[in-house]
Amino acid sequence: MKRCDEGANLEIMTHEDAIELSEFYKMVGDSNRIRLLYLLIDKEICVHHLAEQLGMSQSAVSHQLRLLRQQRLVKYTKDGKKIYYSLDDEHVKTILNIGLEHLKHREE
Amino acid sequence: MKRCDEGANLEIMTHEDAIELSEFYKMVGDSNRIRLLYLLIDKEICVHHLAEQLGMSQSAVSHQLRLLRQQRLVKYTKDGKKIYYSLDDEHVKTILNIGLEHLKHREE
DNA sequence: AATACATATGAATAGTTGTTCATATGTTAA
DNA sequence: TTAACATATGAACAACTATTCATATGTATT
Repeated sequence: MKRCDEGANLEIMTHEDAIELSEFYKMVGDSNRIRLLYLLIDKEICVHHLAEQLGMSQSAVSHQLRLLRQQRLVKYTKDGKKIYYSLDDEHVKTILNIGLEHLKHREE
Repeated sequence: MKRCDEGANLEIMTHEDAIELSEFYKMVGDSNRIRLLYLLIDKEICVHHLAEQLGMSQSAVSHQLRLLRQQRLVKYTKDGKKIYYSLDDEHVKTILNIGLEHLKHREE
């Protein structure tokens, strides 16, 4: 493998892109959000039920959903009083699975 | 898609696994660590040079490397006074690329 | 219109994280 | 063995994050 210890600039991505990427990854950097996202794989679930399943308050779940919405990891559809959330991006599912693979690697 | 709003427990992963996974993902949830990891794709780089490239203090880089080591995202080899770091896991590379894909999705 | 239900949001707070500064450890060369 | 270089680490602090609590908004039912 190439070894570098001085000289030319190696950086291939802008600081701005790094910040944007990190904001996306932060979303899967919290265990409650991870559990929430796993619940949403192949299903849509309303807020109340998410809170119940996760053992979190309605308010806490709602705050987290706002973050996940902002980063476009989840989307929703309304149905009367209820709002059903689901994953917004296949990449999310892929990333969750790769994380599990990495855990296996760590256990070796 | 299946719609769920009450009843059976849907959870497929333990809380412990979620915490462990989130600790792994936290590592890519910081822009400086992301830039650092990108620098290490296909290269090994010593601490001093990493600090220089990232515009960070030696101490700050060293602290971050400790975290990345603990979570097994990077490994190192010593060579005299210098210590060369490199990625410890193909999954890390994959995850970084998927993140970029997701950014494209967001820009639509 | 009034009530109950479902979700969202702002403010406050406790806990976490990343950096700096000072210093320690380890290695090489003189 | 002293000096210079390379890296690591502990403590302190500022910035950020996740939750709670109180309340607001929106929808359906009576």
